[in-house]
Amino acid sequence: MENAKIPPATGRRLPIYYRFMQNAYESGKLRVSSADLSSATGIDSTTIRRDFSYFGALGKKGYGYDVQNLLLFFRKKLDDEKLTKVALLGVGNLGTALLNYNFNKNNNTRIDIAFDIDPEKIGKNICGVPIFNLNEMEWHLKNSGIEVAILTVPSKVAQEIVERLVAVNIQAILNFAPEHLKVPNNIRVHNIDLAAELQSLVFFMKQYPMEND
Amino acid sequence: MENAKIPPATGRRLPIYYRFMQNAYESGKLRVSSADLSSATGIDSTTIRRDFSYFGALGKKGYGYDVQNLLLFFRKKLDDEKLTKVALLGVGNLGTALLNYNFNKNNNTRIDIAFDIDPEKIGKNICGVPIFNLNEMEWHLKNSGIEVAILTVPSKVAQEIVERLVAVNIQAILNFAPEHLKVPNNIRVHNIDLAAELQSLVFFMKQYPMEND
DNA sequence: AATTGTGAAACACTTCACAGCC
DNA sequence: GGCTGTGAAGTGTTTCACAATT
Repeated sequence: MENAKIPPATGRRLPIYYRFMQNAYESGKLRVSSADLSSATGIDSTTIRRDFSYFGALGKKGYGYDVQNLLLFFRKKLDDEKLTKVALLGVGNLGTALLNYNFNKNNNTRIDIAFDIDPEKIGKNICGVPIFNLNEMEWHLKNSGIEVAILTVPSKVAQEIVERLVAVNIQAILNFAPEHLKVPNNIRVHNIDLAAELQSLVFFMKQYPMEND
Repeated sequence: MENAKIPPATGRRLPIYYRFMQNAYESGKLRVSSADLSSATGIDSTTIRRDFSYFGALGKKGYGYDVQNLLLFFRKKLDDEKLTKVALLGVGNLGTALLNYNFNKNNNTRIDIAFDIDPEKIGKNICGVPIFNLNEMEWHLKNSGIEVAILTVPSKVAQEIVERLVAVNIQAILNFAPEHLKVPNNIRVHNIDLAAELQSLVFFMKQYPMEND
């Protein structure tokens, strides 16, 4: 396949394209142009066509893209035909919100199991996701088919838990702890640093002194 | 000042440097090198020195950087001496988590007020942050000194609320709705798309077929 | 001896401009 | 005529390599 080498910047945009195609399909659209996609997503239309071109010729010149074809194409690329099982580590504020949050809505990803050390939480469940003792994590994850973990534990324990995750064959980690994780380079990590996002937003806001009023 | 033009990539890293300096200061370190910073953050040491150089010469050759100086420098740059007041729109799962979440810990940013349309929530407060009726948003935000908003409302209403935020002079928006916001270009928007992050993580994981095992 | 700060090179990503096809 | 797909140019970011400084 021409799956060869998708640039990271392109890979990060695929879910946005996919979501757009889902909406277009549900609202009965049959075709879309890169210009349509551009105005809905804010991504430049040339960038969109370039992104698509890494996968081969998906459109028709003078016509645009067939909604159903493209939807199915992205569904396949994003592996959204089969369920991806996820474990969540750390049922604090953020962890609880993510358990409630419906990742399922746009994608075939499900948090199947959660872990914490708080005896108040162990044994309970949130939105049907059972919470187990973090100390017994290995026992549950070994041979569970779970390859993806969401890390919402305090910074101090993040690295230690990551090492345990790697030992039970977790392949990808969505990390919310504001801490650089050291992992073998076959393990994929995406970091979401909420405090840093807010802080840099404020920084950039001050950089361009207000032009209105 | 030599504040001239900080590249976006550099600006996004400043909170990470700042957090490192806070930790270094608290643990009594007097000096750090770009190599120390690099191993703690995962950012290449040349990149760190290049980033710092946009602000002038902050270090001493053969020595490194003075922890206290650098800490104070970043505190000033990130405007962390004065409190930045924030409004939160949409007290659902994620909004609630962010109200509980302690942004204060690393930075001088505080969610002061929240809005929702659910009568169950209006009038209550979460962690001391009062929740008001979203319909009365303008009344509360006008002349409140609040310039930053966190948007955790459903996608369908995001654009409509953004227009109302712009009308009451909000300058920066941290957007969690998976929706492209159209704003005047003096308004700064940072998007955090949780479902897209998880989905692209899974995509990249599948790209590099597992090398271990 | 250690470590910064920075020209220059390399790399990554976006945008322009337009040929080609429907 | 409308729209894709892509070479080539432009822009932004990282990394190399090393002179300068303490």
